[in-house]
Amino acid sequence: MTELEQLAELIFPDVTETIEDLEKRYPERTLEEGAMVARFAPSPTGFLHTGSLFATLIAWKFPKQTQGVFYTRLEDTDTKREVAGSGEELLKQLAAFGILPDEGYMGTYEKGNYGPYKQSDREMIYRTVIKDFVKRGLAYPCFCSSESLTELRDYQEKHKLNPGYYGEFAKCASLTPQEAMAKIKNGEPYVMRFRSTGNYQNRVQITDLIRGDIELAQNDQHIVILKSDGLPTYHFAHLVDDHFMRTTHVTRGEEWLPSLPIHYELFEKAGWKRPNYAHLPVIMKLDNGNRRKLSKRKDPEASVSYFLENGYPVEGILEYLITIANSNFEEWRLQNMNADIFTFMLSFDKMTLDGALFDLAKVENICKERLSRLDKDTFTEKAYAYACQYDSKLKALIDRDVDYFKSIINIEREKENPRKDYVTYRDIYPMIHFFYADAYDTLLENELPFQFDRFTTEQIITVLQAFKSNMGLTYDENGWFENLKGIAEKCGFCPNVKEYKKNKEAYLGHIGDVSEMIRIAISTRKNTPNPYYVLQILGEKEVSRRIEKVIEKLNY
RNA sequence: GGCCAGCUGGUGAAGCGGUUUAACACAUCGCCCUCUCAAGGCGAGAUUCGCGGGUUCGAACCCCGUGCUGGCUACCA
Repeated sequence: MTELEQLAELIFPDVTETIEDLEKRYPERTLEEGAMVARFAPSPTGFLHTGSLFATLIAWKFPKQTQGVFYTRLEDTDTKREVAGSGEELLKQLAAFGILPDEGYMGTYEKGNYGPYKQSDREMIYRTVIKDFVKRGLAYPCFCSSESLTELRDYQEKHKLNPGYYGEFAKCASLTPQEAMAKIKNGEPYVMRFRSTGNYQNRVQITDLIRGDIELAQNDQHIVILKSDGLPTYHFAHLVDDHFMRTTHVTRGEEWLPSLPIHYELFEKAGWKRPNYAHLPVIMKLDNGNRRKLSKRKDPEASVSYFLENGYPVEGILEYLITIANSNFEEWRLQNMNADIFTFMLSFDKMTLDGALFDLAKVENICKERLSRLDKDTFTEKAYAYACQYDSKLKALIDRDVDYFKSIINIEREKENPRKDYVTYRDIYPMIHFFYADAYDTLLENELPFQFDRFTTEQIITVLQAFKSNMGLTYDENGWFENLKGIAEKCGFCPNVKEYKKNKEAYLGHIGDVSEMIRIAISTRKNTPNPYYVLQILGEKEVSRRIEKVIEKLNY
């Protein structure tokens, strides 16, 4: 046994498997040419961030459109920042957006042949690789205390040297295996470091799928790969996991770009094929004239749950995020108004380079557009799902009579240019509750917004009575309106607004005023969809009842 | 401090040396349509592409400086 092998045995006596065993257990995937394998690898440090949703959407879309594999992996190596239960919550929220992993960590269970998918369960795999690294002289134990490391940093800063553990400053790198073993036997605490042979003066060409070729300084840092708690650092876990899970495309935030030379060296020394990298821009927010990351603490829209709770349609959020990723999506959408969002092909070279400012107004516009294009059944289904979780009043309305609800929300829907009045599912209840008799009766307790400054109570009652005795509900929309004009004229109102304006003295008011009186009487509101549709839904009996109640209220 | 990335109207952006008088979408404003509203239609706003030089007959696009913004520089990811 060589000295390095003895050292490896001393540190990892429990490791019996070899890299070859791992290679066999996690074989290359058999996929179609061009199929991508990508992953969502969150840390369970809180709930889903809008920026993470953006990154996930991209990591999910590419495998999806190439018949590849999208998997999830829980990066729970930072035990200090871990929030209990958040991993599960993350997966639930993703599912709410229709993003379902093909394999991996599923929240409560795991699925797939490349697991475990929780880093804390992969300890033996990391140890197996590091044991091999030690034998090959690629990794070594470092006994430097955090105090001596701080001292080193201070020294380097004082002398304007690059900070870090490298070159001549990597003291433990020059320890002989014998010396190292002696220290270990002596019970000295240590971490495992990677032995870099890079030189900071050298440049390395790296390739990013979004940014193209970039030249960076070669890595020379002997980074920690195994922390004193026995868990790997991100860099090492990335190497091992993405290799043995056979990831083809690593998509991650652009904050990882500077550490790419580390990953290049890691893959090179391990002798493994490197994945492709795409570093995604971060979604920003304008704050006092400065751009900054969307912050969970300051911006409610930074939490995905905000959109869910407020009833934003998930397809609207997704669509907005795709617009940020590939702005040519908008053009595509204009050509394909009703097409499924997932038939759009996302591409890396169309990807934006700088972090977009999150634009709620645009999100809302897209949501409104999307909601208007759902057919009444789908709309109802989704509204109901939302209502069950977040809006009990809305749920009660739907439960009472689904078909009645559908007829209401179907006003001017399912047509070429549909009515667009809901931005979120939350908007539904306040807009439609007047359709329900009991809600109407409650609303009637408030002051009605009639124009009492222009019309007397008697005039209003006259109009309402005339309408009540001749509603014209059997006509079509135009016929109904013509009929209403006739009623208006009989009551002394001009059937034509323009004419009225020319000759105001001759009339009490115009057709719009009459229409408004009826609208208010049947809905208590000044703004509603065309009264014709409202009347059709309410039916003659209910309309009569409402008008009687209004007249009674006016007389009181 | 060092290294990296980015910088085109209020926002997302198109553009990749010459019909660009700088597309398109959102937002804003104006007008039109209209019985209210949601829409819809039409139109306006960047004297100009962070700034300064240069190359060129010609530059948002190429080169050089410079500024600003963001990121990285951990036994965090």
